[in-house]
Amino acid sequence: MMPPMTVAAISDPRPYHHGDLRRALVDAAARILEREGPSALSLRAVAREAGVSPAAPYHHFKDKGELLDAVAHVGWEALGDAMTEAMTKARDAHELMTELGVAYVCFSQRHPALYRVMYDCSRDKDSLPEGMENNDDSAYCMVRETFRKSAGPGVAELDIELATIAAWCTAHGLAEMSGFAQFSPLKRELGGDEAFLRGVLSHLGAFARRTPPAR
Amino acid sequence: MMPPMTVAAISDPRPYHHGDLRRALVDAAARILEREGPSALSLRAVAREAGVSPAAPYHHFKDKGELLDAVAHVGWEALGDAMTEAMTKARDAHELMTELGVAYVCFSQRHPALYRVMYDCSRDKDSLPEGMENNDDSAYCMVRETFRKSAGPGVAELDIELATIAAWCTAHGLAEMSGFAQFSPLKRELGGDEAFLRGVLSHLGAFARRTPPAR
DNA sequence: GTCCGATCTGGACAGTGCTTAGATAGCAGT
DNA sequence: ACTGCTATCTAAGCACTGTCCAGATCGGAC
Repeated sequence: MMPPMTVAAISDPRPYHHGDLRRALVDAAARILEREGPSALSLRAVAREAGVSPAAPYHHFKDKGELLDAVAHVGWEALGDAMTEAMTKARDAHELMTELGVAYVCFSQRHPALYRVMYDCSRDKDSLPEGMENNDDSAYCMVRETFRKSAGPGVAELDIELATIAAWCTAHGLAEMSGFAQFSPLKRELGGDEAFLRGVLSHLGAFARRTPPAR
Repeated sequence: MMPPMTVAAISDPRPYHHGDLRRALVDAAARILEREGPSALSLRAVAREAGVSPAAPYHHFKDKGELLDAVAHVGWEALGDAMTEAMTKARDAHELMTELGVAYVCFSQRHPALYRVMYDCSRDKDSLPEGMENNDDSAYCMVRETFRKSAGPGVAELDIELATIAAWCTAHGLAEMSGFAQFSPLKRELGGDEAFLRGVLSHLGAFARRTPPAR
């Protein structure tokens, strides 16, 4: 027989039972974020955007924070993809390091509101965001292995870990500050936004930077 | 009749006209921040804490954001003081660089809620916070001059500027992330919180780091 | 001594996160 | 095919927020 859900979903513009409201809410939130920024992202606005009552989200998320977590989750996944893609186009360790940083910061510039939500979520939990955790093939490990390669055998494991953290702090800091108005003249002088990013990120870490940054 | 102001001010615990409500509001906000964190910092709570009606602050601040700006202002002043003091206890450029970074991040750890407000204020304006502007004897210039000294004559002016920005990004990133739970084992291994900070900050910039970090 | 303007209050409005009680409908068991 | 059961959704309401307004109050200039 026919799948009844699909028929209802097509014929009725707003059936009593939505079908996949959870995903619809996350999508709606992302849409609002892109369109009106983080300050407009209220639970009620998301419900409105999804065409549903203000209390409906509470059947899929414990509270507003959990909805934002879900939004952040898709964000970190997209960022991870961008970084793994950046891995493919780099030869030596130093190039790779910069490429990873550029991918990180560029993402935050393309989706500033989303990145804000992503980071605020982990900050509220005092916990590293997903993809930065010490799992295998996490983004964190990408960076650390890059450091390890460029460091050579003489460097202590601890120093590699610390350098990785420092690099991530720099990338996050730049992600938040690169839009500041005072940097505009410097950007102009360097010939564009990305050149500015590369310039700052070339100072990322010591191991991957044996030679002075070439520009 | 008796002298109205003084008597009223002493006998009445809450005279109709406060006297210096502006400062009282900023103080109240700082108190709430320290006691209950940033999420509890509502305009009404501040008014309550100052013992005044919810509309009273609007005679001294255009809106909530302007009150937060005032709170942030005293915060940046305090941070600037901490950094100038850190300048005194360092010999070479590398030590100084680390000392400045430690002062920055330690401040943010002692007053996490305040630092959050401080930074959010400038982020909302897409503009560098006070003390990081390119004025004479600003904190930004402290860092840049330290870089210039350790860089020597061969390094381009642009690179010094970029290294300064990178250093600040690292410090800010660490200020926001140093409290993350995942770093606890690393901190234990290094023997405490400040050792962790020094470890990360020793990777601050390339110029001030000719030799590997001594630990 | 009177009035003006700065300061403060009480009350109101729209919007927020969240809860509760009740309506609706898909699904399993008989 | 009928009957529940349960997940899902709505409507109404609570306490709170930022902000505005009319009016009360008072310090200081004239």
